[in-house]
Amino acid sequence: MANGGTEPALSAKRSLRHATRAERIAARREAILSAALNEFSARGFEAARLDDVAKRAGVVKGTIYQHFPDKEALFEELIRWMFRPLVGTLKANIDADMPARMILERVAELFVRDVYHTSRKEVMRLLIIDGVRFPRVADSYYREVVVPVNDAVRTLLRRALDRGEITENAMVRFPQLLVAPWVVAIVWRGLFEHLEPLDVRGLLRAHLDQLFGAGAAQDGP
Amino acid sequence: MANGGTEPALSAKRSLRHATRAERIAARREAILSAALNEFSARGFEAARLDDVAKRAGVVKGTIYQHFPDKEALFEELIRWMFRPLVGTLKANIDADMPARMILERVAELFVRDVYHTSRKEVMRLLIIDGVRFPRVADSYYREVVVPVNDAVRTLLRRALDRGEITENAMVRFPQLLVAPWVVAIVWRGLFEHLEPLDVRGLLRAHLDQLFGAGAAQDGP
Amino acid sequence: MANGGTEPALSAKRSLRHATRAERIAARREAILSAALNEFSARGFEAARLDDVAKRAGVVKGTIYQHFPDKEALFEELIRWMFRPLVGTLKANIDADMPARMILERVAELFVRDVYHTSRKEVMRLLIIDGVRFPRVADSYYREVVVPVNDAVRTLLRRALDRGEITENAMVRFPQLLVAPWVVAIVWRGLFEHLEPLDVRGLLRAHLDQLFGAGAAQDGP
Amino acid sequence: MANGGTEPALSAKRSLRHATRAERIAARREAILSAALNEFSARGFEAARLDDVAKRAGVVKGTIYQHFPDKEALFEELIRWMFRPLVGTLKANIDADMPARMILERVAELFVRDVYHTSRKEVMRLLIIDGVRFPRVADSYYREVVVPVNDAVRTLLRRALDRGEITENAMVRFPQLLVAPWVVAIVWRGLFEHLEPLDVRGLLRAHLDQLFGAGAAQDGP
DNA sequence: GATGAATGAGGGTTCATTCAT
DNA sequence: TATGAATGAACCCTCATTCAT
Repeated sequence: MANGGTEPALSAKRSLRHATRAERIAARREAILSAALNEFSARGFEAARLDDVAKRAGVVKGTIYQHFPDKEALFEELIRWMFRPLVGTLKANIDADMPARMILERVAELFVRDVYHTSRKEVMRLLIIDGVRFPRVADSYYREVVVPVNDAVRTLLRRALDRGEITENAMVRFPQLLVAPWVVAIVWRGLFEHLEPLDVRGLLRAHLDQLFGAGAAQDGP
Repeated sequence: MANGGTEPALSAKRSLRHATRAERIAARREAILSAALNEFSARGFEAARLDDVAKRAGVVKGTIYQHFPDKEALFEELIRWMFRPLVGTLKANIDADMPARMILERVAELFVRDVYHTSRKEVMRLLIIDGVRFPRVADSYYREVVVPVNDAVRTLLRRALDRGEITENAMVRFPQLLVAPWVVAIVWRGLFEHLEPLDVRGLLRAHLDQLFGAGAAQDGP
Repeated sequence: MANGGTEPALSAKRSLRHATRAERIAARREAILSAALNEFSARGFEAARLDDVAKRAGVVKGTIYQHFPDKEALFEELIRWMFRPLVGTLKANIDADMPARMILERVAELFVRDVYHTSRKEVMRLLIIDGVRFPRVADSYYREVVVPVNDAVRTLLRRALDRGEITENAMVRFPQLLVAPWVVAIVWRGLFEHLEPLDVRGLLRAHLDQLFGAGAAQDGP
Repeated sequence: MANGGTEPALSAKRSLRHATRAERIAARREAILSAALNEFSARGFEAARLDDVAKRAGVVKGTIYQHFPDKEALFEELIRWMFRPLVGTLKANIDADMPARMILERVAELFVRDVYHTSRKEVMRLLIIDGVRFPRVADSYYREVVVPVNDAVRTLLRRALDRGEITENAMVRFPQLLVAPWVVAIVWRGLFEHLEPLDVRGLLRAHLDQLFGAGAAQDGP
């Protein structure tokens, strides 16, 4: 799991010598996605310039159009490329046969390590705002990330309810309550981190304490 | 409280006949802010065109620059203009001498009615993303909204803790946990409402149930 | 002669207390001209903003239009206001009954003191370029300054020729040759002074040496 | 020498058919410079509109920015493009082993033909005024034109002094005196030509007569 | 006469997209 | 497939001028 979902770009860069033509093309495609990640993160979708994306990817602006039909499609593909590898890992964790709190602690740690401390958090922020203007992006994210995650969360909590590990069914009806602190953490970081840093792990643990009581946490970092 | 902080623009538009010069100027300023609210909400800060703002406000583009030095300053003032009137009402509610749950239910209702069901939710979304690029905006929002609200929340929950109304101090340490469902609701609405509508009141009530247990809610709608 | 043609603005500013209405209006008019002098000099006619002129004059933009029909007319009047007082002094010097070289040395000194070391040199530069686009300005300068000066110069040199003080009639045919070093000095100062300072008095004296030979100058500084 | 430094634009426009890609790009660059020459000359740097430059060059406004980073850089390059080819010819003439008067007559003719009767005179006028606001332009002109010319003039006149061809060293100390009539001619043409035409060749010859006496000129046109 | 808010016509510059090489 | 010059549609902002107070 350690490298489960980090930086797709990394694998694309190794050993361009001895690469087949197809591999070189794929590598270039990933270089563009990786550059887009950085530029979109730094400036937002509208303000990001394809010229800068190209420069960072080591290609020329026209080349981007060999791989993606337009700027919006590049954005869509970026979202998919960033989050698809993560969903599997997430589901695997949630479906594990362990006490709910332990699972949720692992999931929290997964979020911290593979989203909050990577550039994925930037992409989430991009999605939050620019998704409004690009329904296709939001739709694909909904299908590929939100629905699977929410379903898994519901299943998990229903089981926990049956087992008596929790007594409230709030989160079964509103799985969004589980990810709410994640969203807040990302938003806070973007806006107020320089004014008042936020202890994300503390925040997530406090949240679990609300759910399960402050009883001893299992599975320390 | 009902109309405590809604739509500053509305009052400004009535009866421009018989208005003094100063009143007409102020009205025009508010018309611009109101138009900016709509355009920025619909397209985001970057993509919004001042030409459209002007057209919607019934003035000419140059007039905007009589009232605001540039586009960014207009954005800043928009945030302030939208949220300043709300903070007082919010604090008054939180400081009331009532059981914590009742207070939080009232506050939730305030959010639903005066933010979620008004264009303020759009401004919050604007802040979330574009605030990153305009630290002054984020800073002023932090000082004028975040800090007062978080302080009030802390006081409230500490009192609730003392009185034995709750047993967890999670939210004292992380007042962000109270507003987390608000943020999620706003984000969800922007992205996924058309795919899966969200019952915001239900969400907030479920959240309170998590905190206090599902015991009878006081102060129904 | 010392104060013969300096800064028309100065006299306008004294004693606004006890001034009649007409005097106050005239003073304001001169304040605007003086401000225009500064702004036009610093930025050129096109780039100078009437808002800045107004600010510097201590009035509001609209007020300028009470005194001058438009920007171009302000420019025209500025030229006249700056140079008219100088022409009389200049002619008086040239017409004096003295040896030509002595007269020309006095005239050179007049140029250095009342043009080159005052803001008039800026106005001359303005005239040189922007005059091209505003023929009315050039025309009035031609009539009021160029023709009288050239006529006086011709008379002077014809007399000097008759008296045997000089042997060449070049300057009688081309009085422009007398002012050529003046023009060069002004241009040089605008462009290259910071790279290579120019000794203007030396330049003018060397020029006279060419005309009369290096024989002892009369009329030291 | 006849065509030594005239109109760089002319050669660039011939035969765009059968041109290599690089040649076409260079031709377009020159077309833009040539158009800028015309527009800047006609209206001045500030007032000239890049839209008109583009139209005249037969390109679209954006294309200008492919070749020059901004309007000012276009101006700078224009100056260099116009005068660089001339300096070599000028120095070659001055350094020739001939009597000083003959050399200066040839140089005068060079000025008349390749500056005064070409659009270079317009560029000189542009430099005179707008150079003040763009020191980089003035600086590069100083290095590339003024210094070489002044140095050559000094050398020439020192030699003439040694040979007894002249007796005054005024111009050795102030080489600006040689070009003073040039500057005056250009300024006069811009402002007063329509009121009183100026015989430039006569002016320059009269100037040489002042220096050498009216003795027979050598090397008529 | 003085004010200053309002006007409105561009101006320079940017940038996603196209296309000939 | 990659290139990068060319395109052209906007966009933000400026500023001379007007006019109601």
